[in-house]
Amino acid sequence: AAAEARACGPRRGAEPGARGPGAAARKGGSRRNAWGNQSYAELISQAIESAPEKRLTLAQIYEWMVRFVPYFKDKGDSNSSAGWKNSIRHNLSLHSKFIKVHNEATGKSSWWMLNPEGGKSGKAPRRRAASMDNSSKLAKVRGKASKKKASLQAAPEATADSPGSQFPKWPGSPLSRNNEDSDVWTSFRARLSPIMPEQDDLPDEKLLPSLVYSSASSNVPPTVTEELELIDGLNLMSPSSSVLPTQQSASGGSVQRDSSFSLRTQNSAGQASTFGTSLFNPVDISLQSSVNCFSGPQTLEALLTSSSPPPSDVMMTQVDPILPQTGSRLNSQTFLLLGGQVTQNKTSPVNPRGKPLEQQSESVGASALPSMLSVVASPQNTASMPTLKAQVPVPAAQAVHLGTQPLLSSLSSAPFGVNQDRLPTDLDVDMYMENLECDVDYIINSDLMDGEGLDFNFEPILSAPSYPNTSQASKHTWVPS
DNA sequence: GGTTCTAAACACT
DNA sequence: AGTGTTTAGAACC
Repeated sequence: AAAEARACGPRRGAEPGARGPGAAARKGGSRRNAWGNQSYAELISQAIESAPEKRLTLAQIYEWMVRFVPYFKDKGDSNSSAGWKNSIRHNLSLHSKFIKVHNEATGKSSWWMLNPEGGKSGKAPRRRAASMDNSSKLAKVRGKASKKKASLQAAPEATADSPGSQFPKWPGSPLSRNNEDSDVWTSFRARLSPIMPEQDDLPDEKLLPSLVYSSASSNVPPTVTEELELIDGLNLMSPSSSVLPTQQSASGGSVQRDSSFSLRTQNSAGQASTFGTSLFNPVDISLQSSVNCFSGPQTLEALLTSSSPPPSDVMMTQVDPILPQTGSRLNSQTFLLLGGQVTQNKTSPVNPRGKPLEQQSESVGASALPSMLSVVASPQNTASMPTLKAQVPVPAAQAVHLGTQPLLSSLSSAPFGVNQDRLPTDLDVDMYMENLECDVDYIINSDLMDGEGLDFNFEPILSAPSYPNTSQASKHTWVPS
């Protein structure tokens, strides 16, 4: 019924450049769509990846399209009913590769992120929610389903629940797992997300096509206090606050946390990149920090750009057991210890000359995390090293030195990040160990046991920065005016 | 047949 | 009004 009502317009009739008869051979130069060969899903992915925090709201995605895709340049003013916007929304909902994260911040729309799980190459078997029975374990599907229910029932938990209750619940891998997990993950991320450096600090021009949303679009969530509460127990703030006076003064009390939660690294080009913690949070943080501490900018770049694309799958599997452990508490410590390091990097803020980074931005910005993980999990290291730390491509000397206690090394190394020459000999290892064990037990007992695992499977979203206009776009910082 | 785009109906905020 | 979700038709490969 009503089928006819649809009056489905002629497929690409409206769009000349679309898949017209003559637009077939994409290879040669013709384009699949009016804007090129990329699908909406791909464009959206790029938009999200280009964002420092790897997440965008619908409106921001629209904006990105308008700004970076010539075809949409003149279509920005069209209202939401515009066909292309409809398509964007449609794609976001349709593809499991996109996940929606509640944005508590303002009454704003949700954040859209890339599903770390990859969401496969695209489609989500989501259709037919009725037949949920199937094995479609797509977090998204589930998340949505459960979300809906939740919303129907009342979702006071999202805001009311104490961080503590969810925190431990932190599913190492957002992707996998059951519905509950996905929800938890979502809410968890939502809680932390605001922490991410949205705009407060200097517009990072390094990530070129990256979007640096100014306060206008990115908001410092009111949940800051919540975050702080959450963080509070972890003492995350202290280090950063003491170390980042500038930051604080500039951004005010609510912003500083950004620094504490974001690690900026610089590549050889002197470009800094900010890594969000919202997605890979605890784990990646520690990993990043480790890398940071151990290797200077150049090294980092080398790591990122270098070698072998690692069997992330395998690696992740190995890492698995550890990740969860490093989460929560441990992580907090890591953060704490990292204070100095972070600050250090911070001091040399953004790429001063605002030089175009092009490729770099891509390697560092767009796929930094995945890369990092990959690096860390490089096969060679994994073989013998049971723990992450050890796997961290650290300068051999230190690595060897700390090798035995991966976690420890991670922790210990952090504080010494500033003075890399210093050896953690004076560090009270036992103390840390105790803490770790304690946390691990707690975590395992209370939360991790129920998940089937911690199968991390961060499929490197290294979408080749093949964005058509990359070079062009990369020329200027994307700062919504 | 699967993918992708387009259109539109709905629901929710 | 904007955002999200679904359903459906059609073009392509």
